[in-house]
Amino acid sequence: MSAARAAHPQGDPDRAGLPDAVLRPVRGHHAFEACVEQLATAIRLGVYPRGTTLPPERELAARLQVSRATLREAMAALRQAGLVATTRGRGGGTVVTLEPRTPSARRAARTDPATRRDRLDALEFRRVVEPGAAALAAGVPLDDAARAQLEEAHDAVRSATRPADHRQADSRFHLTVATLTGSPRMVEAVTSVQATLHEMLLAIPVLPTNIAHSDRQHAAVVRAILAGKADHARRALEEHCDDTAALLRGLVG
Amino acid sequence: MSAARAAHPQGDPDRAGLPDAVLRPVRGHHAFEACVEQLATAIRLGVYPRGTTLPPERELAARLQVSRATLREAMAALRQAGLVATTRGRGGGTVVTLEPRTPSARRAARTDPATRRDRLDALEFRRVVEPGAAALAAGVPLDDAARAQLEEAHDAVRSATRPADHRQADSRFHLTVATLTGSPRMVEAVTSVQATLHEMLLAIPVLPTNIAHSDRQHAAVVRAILAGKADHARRALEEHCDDTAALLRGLVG
DNA sequence: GTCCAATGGTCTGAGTCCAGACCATTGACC
DNA sequence: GGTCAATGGTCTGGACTCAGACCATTGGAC
Repeated sequence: MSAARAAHPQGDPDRAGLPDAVLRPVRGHHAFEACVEQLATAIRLGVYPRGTTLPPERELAARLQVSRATLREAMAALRQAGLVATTRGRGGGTVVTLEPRTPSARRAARTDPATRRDRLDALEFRRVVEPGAAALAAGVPLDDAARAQLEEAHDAVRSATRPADHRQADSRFHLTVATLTGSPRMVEAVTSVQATLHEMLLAIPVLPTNIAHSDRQHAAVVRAILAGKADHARRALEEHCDDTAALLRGLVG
Repeated sequence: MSAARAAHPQGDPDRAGLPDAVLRPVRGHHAFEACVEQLATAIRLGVYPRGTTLPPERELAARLQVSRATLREAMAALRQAGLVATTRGRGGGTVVTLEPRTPSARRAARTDPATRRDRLDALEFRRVVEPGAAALAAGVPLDDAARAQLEEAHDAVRSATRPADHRQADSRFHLTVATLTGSPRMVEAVTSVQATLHEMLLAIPVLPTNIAHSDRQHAAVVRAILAGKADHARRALEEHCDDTAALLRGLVG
């Protein structure tokens, strides 16, 4: 065994960077917190828009793979935070009450270095995964339901009048594109990225010019995906990411 | 509140797909299992090659953000599985003893549908993230240490003689590329993909032709990254992914 | 040879999470 | 109007995890 030993500080020093990068914190220990986080994100991003009813507790618990007790703690937290309201009895359930937040510049508060790094990382990672998702979606045979879903998500963005609704519809649009790929990893990656992006976008005011610009890019993405032009789709979404990132990097820096 | 209610089965039926895709199981309940999983993966992929010593328990526990007690349970499992051996006292520690597995065709066993789906998903996702990582790495200013790290990882693949070593060196090479981007999300994505890929690649025999082909593609990737040619790097790695995937899809199907 | 720093090994009490059974309320359906 | 299925609310015993202090072993520094 002694011959096999290569102590870790000195042994293969050039490879020392890999372990640091690869080992990451194992899940946030509090299952309950993770549930709150995930549900709150889904609600804020508009996956469950205001007024819709969440699935029954038993179903949600099964989907998140936590006990119902834990899920209920999370629900209680969401209730307390004013995101949802609950009614009992048949036909009851938990309804989303959160009024979507309106983007505004007021919140350009000081962000700590860790948050800052994470946000820049999200922008970088997004530039890879979202265009990739679009290309993938364009390369997959889409049934009519999928095509309709994409167009509706797009229409929702265009027709949103209030900034808050526009913000949610935009998130939903990007998530929808990811969904079309049929790849769970892709959906997870885009969800994570959109959650961080959402925070950032709430901190800058909405300019009609930006919205129009962004809508044109969305349209190009939709066209390319529906036409099956993978390269076009990727390029269009890359531009979109670049422009959004340019808008946000100032804020983050 | 009644006006706000839109019951979840019927309300906005077109959007029904989003929640299903977005909500994912909150991480594995057993922190201990997650530790085993992550450490075993790191060891199998060659992040910690045979003979190297893992970081001290206290440090690992801090990095994985679990208590030392939990980490030790994981270590005990790895020890029992023969992946590592532990010695006490100063200069002691936990040493990797796992002899890397040799790829072989014997293991092309029946895979259940869930595994099959996950593997196909990994191939699809990989085709997006790894080329994206290469492009990103090419666009980032790399210091000398980083350039040397990349070249060494590449050399290790080329100079590996035994199939088992080649397999690990290949994983390390791809992880190294991801590391160069400096993006934690990217590293996590590539790690996850490589873990699944590794399983698959162990189940097919190693053909010298394939290795030579793959090495040429690796070389092209390295050249492009070092030259800062993002598009070339992406394209080269895309080809590599496509070729590997073609090799594997037969196995998975 | 002695000291002691670094490392793995052990213990304890408190907090969290789980599985599942059971209760309470409500409205859909007949 | 009565029934009952669907939904949220509650409880319990046991398993897992945590934080941190303390013990045991080893080899390097002097």
